[in-house]
Amino acid sequence: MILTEGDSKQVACLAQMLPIRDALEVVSGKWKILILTSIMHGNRRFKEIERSIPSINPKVLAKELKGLETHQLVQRIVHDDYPVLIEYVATEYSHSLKKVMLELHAWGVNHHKQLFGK
Amino acid sequence: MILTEGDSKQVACLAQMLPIRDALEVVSGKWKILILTSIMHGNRRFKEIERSIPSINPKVLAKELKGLETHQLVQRIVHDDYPVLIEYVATEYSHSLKKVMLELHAWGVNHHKQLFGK
DNA sequence: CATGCTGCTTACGTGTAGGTAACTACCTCT
DNA sequence: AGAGGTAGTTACCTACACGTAAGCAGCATG
Repeated sequence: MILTEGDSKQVACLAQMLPIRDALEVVSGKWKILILTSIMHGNRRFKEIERSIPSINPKVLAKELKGLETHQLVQRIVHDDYPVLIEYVATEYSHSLKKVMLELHAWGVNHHKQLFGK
Repeated sequence: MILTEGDSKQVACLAQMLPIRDALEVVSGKWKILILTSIMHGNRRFKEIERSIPSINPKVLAKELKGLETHQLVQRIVHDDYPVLIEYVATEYSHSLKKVMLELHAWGVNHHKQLFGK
């Protein structure tokens, strides 16, 4: 079987799309990246993170933190001293997302200018 | 009024988050970037785009295309010859998203390796 | 004149993301 | 003992993203 020009175009296109879809699954949604940003800025405790992100609520935060944990992007550390202290830290692996976050940030700034004039 | 150290941390953190939130609003969701990728790969017609993206359906595609149009990322061009031909093209502005898409792609590839070993 | 392609739209349904409010269990401070 | 902080959980609700199936108008082809 021989690929037509159209087919090879679609193959390249798919090769581009599938990894993007994978990435979006992890990154997409209203909160995940914001939470990660907050943690990377040094907010480690639940309430700290909650306060740092305007209008997030504890239920959503708890759920998203679990998600980030299963994606190996944050680690939940329980210090069993009393009082119990719980910390969330960004994993080594999560730093691989920094470039993505940087580009999103840059584009967001640019988009704002595009909308409201520079 | 004087900023405490904690405050200035939060200010920097917010400054990072708000543009990211803006960007996510445009980029987030299952389909937008995939559709844009398809169009940038040279798929111009509705059915062409539909076929290029596995398991998308025409309702979603139509809606997302409208969204991308209002965000000025694609342009809908009607050729009034007979038979009527409709083309979707990526705008100049949409190319500003290429870096974001590239990073998402790169990270997606990397993440796949992370999950299934290289 | 039937079949099939294009570019959609419509009706209908489900699932999940996200929001609100209240509550708990534990600890501390006064 | 009461007020207040931490780290969530629970029940309930809503809205929208997304999916399925079908249909339609216009054109072309055998």
